[in-house]
Amino acid sequence: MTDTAFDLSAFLPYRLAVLSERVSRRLSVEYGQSHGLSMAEWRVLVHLLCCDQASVREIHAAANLDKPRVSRAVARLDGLGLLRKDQAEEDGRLVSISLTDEGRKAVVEILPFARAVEDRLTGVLSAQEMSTLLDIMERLHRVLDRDPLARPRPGMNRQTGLRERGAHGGDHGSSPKARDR
Amino acid sequence: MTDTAFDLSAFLPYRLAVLSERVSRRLSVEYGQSHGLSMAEWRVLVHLLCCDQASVREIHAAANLDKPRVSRAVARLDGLGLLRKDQAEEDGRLVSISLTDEGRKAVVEILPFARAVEDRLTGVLSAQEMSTLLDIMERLHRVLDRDPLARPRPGMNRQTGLRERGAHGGDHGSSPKARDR
DNA sequence: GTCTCGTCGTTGCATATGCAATGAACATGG
DNA sequence: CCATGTTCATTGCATATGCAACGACGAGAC
Repeated sequence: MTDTAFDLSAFLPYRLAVLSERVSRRLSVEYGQSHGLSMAEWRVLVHLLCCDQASVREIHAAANLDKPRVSRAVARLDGLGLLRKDQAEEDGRLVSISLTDEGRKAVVEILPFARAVEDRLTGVLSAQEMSTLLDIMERLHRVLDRDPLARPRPGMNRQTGLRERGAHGGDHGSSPKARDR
Repeated sequence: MTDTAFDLSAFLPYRLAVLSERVSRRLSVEYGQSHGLSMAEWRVLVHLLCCDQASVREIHAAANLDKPRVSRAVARLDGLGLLRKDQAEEDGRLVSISLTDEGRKAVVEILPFARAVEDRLTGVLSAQEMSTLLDIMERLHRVLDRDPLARPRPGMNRQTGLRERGAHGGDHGSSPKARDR
């Protein structure tokens, strides 16, 4: 029982946190110093570059940001004129968010610098190492996917959740009341 | 060229951030729900378990927390009776921080659960994969070490300092103008 | 001794964050 | 039609965070 022997600097969660924070902070120099954006705002802009139009909910699910953060980031970017908030026609609750030309210009302006940061990182890895890294990260995610105390993973985690209209409940395992959070 | 094609979910800094955040959050269940500790407080306690006695500055450098965070975490843990703050004899500025028996008990109590989280993660990796992962992370850190816009890395970043740091105040001969931050 | 400079820990303060609660807009069931 | 439940986005609020001072202490020059 040598429980007293514990090296924080060798603890995997800690190592991940340190590396990730250092990378994120370095990256934030690119979108922060030049354009005064926060990480949430940066992620919102980048996501909109692909999904030309999105709701708060979609950005929340895709960019690993909780809804209030997305909402506030969108509000600020709207104030800066970098995006536009329209009401969706088919559903009055949804907000259709899309980049303005100015917003697109800003992202495209920052993107090369962001890529440069990533390229310097991936530059020291061989293609096989990169692939190994991604595989390892994917498997670590899967461990958390199985853990009921872990948060769901953002991104493409629509396992069965797209209930088309009229689909009767074959959704056995899923929670009967999926509370809004 | 095709700058408009950019997938956030494939961006390495983002992937690192997502994984790290998910792991950290899962881990925080262990020290948060059972003992009401924050991540900073958890790290302080864990660090003190090894370095039986430490100053705010040392914890700051070793646990990737800025000084105010360490200071506040220590203040709260002191209030909870989990650690003790004594004034160092040889230097009136330093605070000698050490665990109380109760504090040690708390860490030792949590530690197995923290290890279990880590073990489930490392359990899906072979020894060679684990070694590759650590090697890759080390190399990514080295990229940032060379980057003047990146923050210094916490931990053992005494690049030339072969000086044994047995003396607490004793960094006399090192950098002539190392501003306090 | 005094004066200056550097370090240590703390605090102020503006902002960010996370979670719960709110209000509006559908959907369904009578 | 109204009643109930659900989802979407926003807001309130308590707390956390980050950075820049600040005061206290110590080392060295003179």
